[in-house]
Amino acid sequence: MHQSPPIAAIRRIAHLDMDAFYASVELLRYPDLRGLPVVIGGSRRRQGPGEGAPAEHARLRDYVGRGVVTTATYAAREFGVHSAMGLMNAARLCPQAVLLPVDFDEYRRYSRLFKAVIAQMAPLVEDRGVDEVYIDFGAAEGGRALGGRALALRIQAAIHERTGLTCSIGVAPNKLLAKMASEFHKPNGVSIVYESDLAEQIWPLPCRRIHGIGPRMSARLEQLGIRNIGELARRERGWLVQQFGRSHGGWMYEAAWGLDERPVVQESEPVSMSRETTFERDLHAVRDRAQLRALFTALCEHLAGDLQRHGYVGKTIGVKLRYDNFQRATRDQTIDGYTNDAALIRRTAGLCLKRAPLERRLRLLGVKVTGLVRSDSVALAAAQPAAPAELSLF
DNA sequence: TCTGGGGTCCTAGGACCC
DNA sequence: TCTGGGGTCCTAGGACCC
Repeated sequence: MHQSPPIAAIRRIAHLDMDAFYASVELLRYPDLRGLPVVIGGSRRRQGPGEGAPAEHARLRDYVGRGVVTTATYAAREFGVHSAMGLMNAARLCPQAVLLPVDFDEYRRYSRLFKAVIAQMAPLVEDRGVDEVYIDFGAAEGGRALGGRALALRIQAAIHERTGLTCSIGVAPNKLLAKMASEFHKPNGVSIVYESDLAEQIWPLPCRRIHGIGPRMSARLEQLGIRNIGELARRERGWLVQQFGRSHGGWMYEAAWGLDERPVVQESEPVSMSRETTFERDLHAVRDRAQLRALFTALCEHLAGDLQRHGYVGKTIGVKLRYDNFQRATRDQTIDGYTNDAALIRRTAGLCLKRAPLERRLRLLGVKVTGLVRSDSVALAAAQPAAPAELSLF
């Protein structure tokens, strides 16, 4: 006979996702743009009428550069514009769209604002970046009423009142389902999902909708004749493990059956910090040596500043290269002890760079520090004498 | 003039130690 | 001389996410 778990053991977890967050924040600033196609994106270079004329918004058609779409308003999305699309491509689909530069400080300000509203209404909230959170509704007052709908509506209203922004919320027995549910009625929607909704609401969805299945894996699944989550659920666990490995295959099977035990965690420590930059034009290690050196040093200094500001030190220093053909390479090296010192990072990253192929031209260079711990918890790496100039390639 | 920047987690081989 | 485990750290790469 089927045994239901006690009510208190059934979790109710919400996933809250701000609607077109960056674009919506910009619309608060420029209400005249409401309803128009607006694209927020990389502000590398611009030319044309927008330049030097702050009264007039820049148009997407005038953009020249390597930036991508960070967010687009729903009006722009109707033209096929979406996040991560190159701006030059987006301009072909919707040349008349207004193009606004990214203003992270402002988005972070609104991020703190809406999260503070949630914190007043629920004790356990997990940060998932600037525009998303998980909320343990089981631990919140009134979080189980109407399966979570009551609290979700109150949170939506409170956020809108305090910020003027809308969000979408999914409430489900776990994070995996809550994340999928928050997309069901976007924008400004609330979706309630129970375990018993699995076959009807989850199984018809494409596998890609599972958080963690991206373009590569969904293509492989399709090759295997698996087009939606229901078809995935019908496969044997052992067969999936055979195809995708013990960890991935097992996880995919669980996900297809709507199973996910991950808790909502309030705090988590960072693992790595990095800085990277894509050049306006591809650079060659020899012919553009001076320019590369300067950029490289600046990256290391910024990264050291980030570490110091946040109070972390790390022990593995690495570089990342992207070549003109878009292939990439990484090299890293672990030092004795921990550091957040710009010169030591620069020197170690220089040694990493020397081990990487440098025949092709580069379009991106990045520096990264991993193995982070709080700087007040360890002794720093011993200061070392500067390497002779010829030791470092750049 | 396709394709940003900042992250997480996993895999897999080799070194090295017990 | 040959034949083993297991565990951990290091390095390189890849998939995925916001």
